[in-house]
Amino acid sequence: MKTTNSSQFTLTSSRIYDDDDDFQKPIQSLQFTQSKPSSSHKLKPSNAPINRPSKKPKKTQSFPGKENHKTPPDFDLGLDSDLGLESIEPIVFCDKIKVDDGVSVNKDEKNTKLKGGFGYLSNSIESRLLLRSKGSCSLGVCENACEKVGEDVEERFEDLEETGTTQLDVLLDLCCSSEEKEIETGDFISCPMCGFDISKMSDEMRQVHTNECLDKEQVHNQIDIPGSDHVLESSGQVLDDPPSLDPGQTHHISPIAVWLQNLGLSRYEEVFIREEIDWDSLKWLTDEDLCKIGITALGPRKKIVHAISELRTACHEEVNIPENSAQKETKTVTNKLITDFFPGFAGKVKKSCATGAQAQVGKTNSNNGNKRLGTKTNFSNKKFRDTPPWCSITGTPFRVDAFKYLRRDCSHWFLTHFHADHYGGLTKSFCHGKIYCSLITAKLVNLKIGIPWEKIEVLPLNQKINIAGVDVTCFDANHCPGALIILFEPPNGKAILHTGDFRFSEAMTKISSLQTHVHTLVLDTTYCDPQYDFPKQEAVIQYVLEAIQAEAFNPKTLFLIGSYTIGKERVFMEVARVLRKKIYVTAAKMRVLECLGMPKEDMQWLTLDERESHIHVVPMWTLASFKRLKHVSNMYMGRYSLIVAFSPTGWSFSKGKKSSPGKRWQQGTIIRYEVPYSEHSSFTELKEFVKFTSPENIIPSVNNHGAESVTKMISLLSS
DNA sequence: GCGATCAGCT
DNA sequence: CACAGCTGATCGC
Repeated sequence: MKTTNSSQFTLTSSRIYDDDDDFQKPIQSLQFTQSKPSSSHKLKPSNAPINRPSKKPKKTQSFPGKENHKTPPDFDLGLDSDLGLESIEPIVFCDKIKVDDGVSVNKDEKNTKLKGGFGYLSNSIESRLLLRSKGSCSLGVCENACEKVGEDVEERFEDLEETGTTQLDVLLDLCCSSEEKEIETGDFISCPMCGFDISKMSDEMRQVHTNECLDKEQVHNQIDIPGSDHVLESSGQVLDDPPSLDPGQTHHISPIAVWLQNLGLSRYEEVFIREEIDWDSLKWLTDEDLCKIGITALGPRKKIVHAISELRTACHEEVNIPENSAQKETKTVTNKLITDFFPGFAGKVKKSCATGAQAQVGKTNSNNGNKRLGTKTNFSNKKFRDTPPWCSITGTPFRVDAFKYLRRDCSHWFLTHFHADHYGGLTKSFCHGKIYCSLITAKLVNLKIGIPWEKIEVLPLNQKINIAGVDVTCFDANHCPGALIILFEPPNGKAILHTGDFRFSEAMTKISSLQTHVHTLVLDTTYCDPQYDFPKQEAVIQYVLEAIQAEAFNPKTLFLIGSYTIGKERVFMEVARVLRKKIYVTAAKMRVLECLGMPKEDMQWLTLDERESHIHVVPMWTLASFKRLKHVSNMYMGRYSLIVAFSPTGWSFSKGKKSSPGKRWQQGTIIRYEVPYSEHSSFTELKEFVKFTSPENIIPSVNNHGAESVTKMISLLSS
């Protein structure tokens, strides 16, 4: 039996709308603190409950990103340092070879700081590729770079058994030799794949660049050599992400091979290669699987099963171990690669597409889809679903609203706003680096999900900052409170504007930084169809005001206004201000509203005592059916004789209804207005915005189901 | 028992 | 349709 409604309401009048969870969702008001660009972005809100470590000096206007390795131990790496695990120091040796001081720098300083230093990259395979290329072909393309490194590593490992040298020694040796090379070579650093001069890039950007080259290389390989074993043979290939392995361990050598070697079972390496068992699938192997693949002898089977079990435990614990950034970097590099080589399946998700997710403006060619199309996958686990193109920022190590696709190959996670379809996948156990968002979103993420402040970086508005070598500027998205539009300007010059969810406003046309050349626009295409052409918010609010006044002749009328966790606050706040009436909200909703930084003058209109007000804010779903409204009506029997509900939604408006600012439904003593109050851009506004930004490419972030849908949307937008 | 995730629903 | 959730079931730990 479904008890949906009956359980939601209690007889206690103050809890009519179930304070429990829906109303926990906070409201925001007309004036959001975030719209005030201020230096406070780096400060913890005064009511923040945690001992947040102090931030970097404001002066740098940058966030440390991966360069965190420079940070004092008590400063950053909010990775559960309270567990007292710092002393583990698993990769101390990496520090020895640091040259870069790791401080995030301004553009001007960057060149100087990066000269001659690979910093955390010293320990990554990429860095070694880079170093090799510096040494052997610093002036151009070094096609054999990867191969050479691979051979080198293999040789060293081959020597292991004879000399008694440990793998760690070999790796240390590699790192040290890297350091020497680094010092003795000049300032010029080239990409080992394409030979491009990457001297002026930050470490992270070098990594991004090299990875992208490797991407291309890999795609090439896959096309040219169908059926070949990319897992183990492609140049520059890495196997997987063995989280607990020695961070210095090169992934050129299969981590599984090393693992088997440690177990004294190297003879089975071939079997693992043949069966394409990588680091992740390894963890899922069962005793039965081992039999199936031909490892039938009891002894080795038991050994392997036991070791896998330990591995699982180790991986589980690993998330709590504070990593030094060099280690992170190594992982980043290797994971990035594995991500691309094993892209995972594009599961059937709400906003997903496997191909054709991006389109060049003005072209109808749909053959510009996901380059990973056709690559085989080793993952069936949802954790490895491919990150959709609208969640990745090309040319940067960033992800946007991509918590459903958490991977260790990234440590910069942007959150445009606090709506479930954008923060989905984010839980309080998040341990994948930093979350970048507005102050309001940060407060909500902390309040509602329990993410500690240490893992959050608050982004300022209308102020260019530098994160991991990429210029980042945020603007108010005119969506829900705290929602951001983010402009990424990577060193490659290809600016990416990510709208998150937004409603185009005139104010945006006056932002000079938005008038920059936009290479790629990741666009909120929620209403990318001419049928959605709803009125301005002000007009709808006016309509609501008039409707309330019209229905208010009856003093026994209860007004209900729908709201999300956050969003649609303007409607009820404006009603309160204009009608000078108090509005009732639940305690949970109030807590959320308190995160929005509304001025006192606005907050005074809110009350926690429902007896003080006949205008109540309720969750949208409460208004979704007359059945639910009827329930509310019954609760207030005797006190109110009429219920008038307002459901602000963009969907209430579609073709043919353009002239009507709202739809009125009535059942007995319950009236429901569906008003086209949208916090997304209308189709007209979308077109205007596209015209305004004139991007070269557009990636629709909503209703993007592949090439066909993209082509349709783009052609609508350019019609 | 708890947290995370998913399908179904509005 | 599904704005942006909510609910209950299931799974893994």
